[in-house]
Amino acid sequence: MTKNDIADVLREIAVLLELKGENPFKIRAYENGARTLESLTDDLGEVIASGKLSEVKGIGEALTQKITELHKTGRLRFHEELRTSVAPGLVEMLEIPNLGPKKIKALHDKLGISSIAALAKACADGLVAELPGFGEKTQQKLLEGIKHREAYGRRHLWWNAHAVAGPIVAGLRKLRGVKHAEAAGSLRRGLETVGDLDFIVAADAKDSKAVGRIVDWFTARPGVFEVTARGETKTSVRYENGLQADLRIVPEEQFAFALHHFTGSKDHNVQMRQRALARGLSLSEWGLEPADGEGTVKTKAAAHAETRAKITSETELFAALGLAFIEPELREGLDEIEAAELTNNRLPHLVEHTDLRGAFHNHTTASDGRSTLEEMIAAAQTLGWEYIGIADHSKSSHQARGLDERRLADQVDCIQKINTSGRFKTHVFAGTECDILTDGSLDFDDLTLAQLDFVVASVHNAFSQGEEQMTARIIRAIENPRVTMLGHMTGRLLLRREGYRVNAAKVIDAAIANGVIIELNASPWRLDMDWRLWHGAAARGLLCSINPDAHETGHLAFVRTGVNIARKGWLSKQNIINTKPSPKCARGLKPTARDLMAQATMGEAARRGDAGAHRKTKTRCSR
DNA sequence: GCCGTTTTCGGCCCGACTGTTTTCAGTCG
Repeated sequence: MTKNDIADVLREIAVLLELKGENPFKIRAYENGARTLESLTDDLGEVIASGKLSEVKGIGEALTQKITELHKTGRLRFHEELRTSVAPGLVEMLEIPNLGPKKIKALHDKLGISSIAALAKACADGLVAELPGFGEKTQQKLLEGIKHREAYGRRHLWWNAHAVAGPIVAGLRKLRGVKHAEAAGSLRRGLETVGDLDFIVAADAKDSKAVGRIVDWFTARPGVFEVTARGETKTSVRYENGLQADLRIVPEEQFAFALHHFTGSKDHNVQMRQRALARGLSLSEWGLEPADGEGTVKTKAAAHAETRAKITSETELFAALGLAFIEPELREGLDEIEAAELTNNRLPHLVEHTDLRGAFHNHTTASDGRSTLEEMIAAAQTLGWEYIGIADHSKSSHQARGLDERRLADQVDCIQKINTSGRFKTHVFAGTECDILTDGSLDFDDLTLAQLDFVVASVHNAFSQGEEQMTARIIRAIENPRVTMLGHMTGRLLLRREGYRVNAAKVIDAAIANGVIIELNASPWRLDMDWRLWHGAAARGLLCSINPDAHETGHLAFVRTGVNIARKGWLSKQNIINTKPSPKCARGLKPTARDLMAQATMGEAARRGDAGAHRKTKTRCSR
């Protein structure tokens, strides 16, 4: 077992102990142990072998014994016994907002509730409100939480759906008889959440053997829980994680139409069909053919065959309707069809994953990350990034072990040494994810922030402030000249928690007026600021930073979802700060992130022809 | 369960908020 696997087990023990009502400090000891393990820079096997594990601060005799057992055998008796002593439904109940271990324990002890279903019934029967410490409002909130959870349960994060779909598409393409295979639907459109998966395969429909082989392969994939339909052209399965998937096998000449149709969105398809009708054509998943009553010269069948023969790709399908190719991410029925008009093509050249040269806002084990500073830099280097920005939490985020001034200064010092050592090709920008306090002031003073290359300002508490207060709070932070960018604008967690109430339009206005960047937090759970806002905001000069908010090396890959969302927001690489090269300042001075910001901001302003629009100029070259 | 120039027991991180209370417990980040 690796140190991070062992840390996971220690954390699970902490959760189980909480549900049992154990001593909170004992619980924290397990959490600390997990953290300590993750920050360990030496090889765990060697530390154990040398007998020095118990000398590590935060790991005493008991944890040494447990970690050793896990490392050697991959199992821990104490953990397994603990697991069987707690009903699994209790752990699941922790996912309901406003329900923590203490209340779950009370519900279990007093009403014998050990599942979400049982809790829903008890709430509906009014039993929960009668318990001491609970009341009508709590009961109502719990019911709503359960209802939300059920509604959310029908959708899945893009990231998770993509992980399931990727190998299936790759596998389908390798099968004999398959000419093309693609995932369609909201997955292909890069939507933040996905309802179900759609796979479109082109194959010879008359070759029933080949079709049977494809269907057999699809239904026999590991993780398939049940086959819900198996017909001539459509097969449906459900995976163990609840995700549904449809496989459609179509003749090759129909592939482009089926792919377009099942990619959607519904609104986009409606508009496309209207456009076709205006041209005397009828568009469907089967093809593009003369609309009824319009096929006067040729017979309908002949015209049909002729049109189909001409169209073998989506590009040709769009062209047949006088449109440029519309990237799937843009097909939301907003303005994309008007913009794609071939005679006046206004479609943007969308940013691509390969345009990124680095990313800001990443955590390390100094706060709540699981990879050390060196591990994060090495991972960025492996990705070929020119630079990586480190932004650990600030001191008010106690729960995330936020850095105080002294620890931040130590980290900056460490980053400077790494940069000058030449150990890594990737340059490291020193930053912070600085808490925006309840009144809009920042968690660090100006002097502390001045030593940094960049500052991400984020809200991490008092989520329930009213819209007016929250908006004023965030704008006050944006107006602080030390702030480079605003972190996760609404704090939402997709499928789990609504964001805090904030007037996005006012925040965007303030960011533009102050030359502050807004983050596109690329964590698959956040994708915040929402893609629906980017198009308009960027057109008015707002600069975006695609930030992975990585808490371990593997999370750097989250920029992939960030790019999806940026594309859905019509963004080109010019709109995104981390597509810019690491700046080499004149006179050989050390590059800083602020120069990058200044360059890009000025570039954006120049492009729009109003260079004076940004009242803040950030031209500092070095500290 | 861990720690220690207050060292083998007693303390361990905290502020805001909500709903339940009538001074506080639980949840969240």
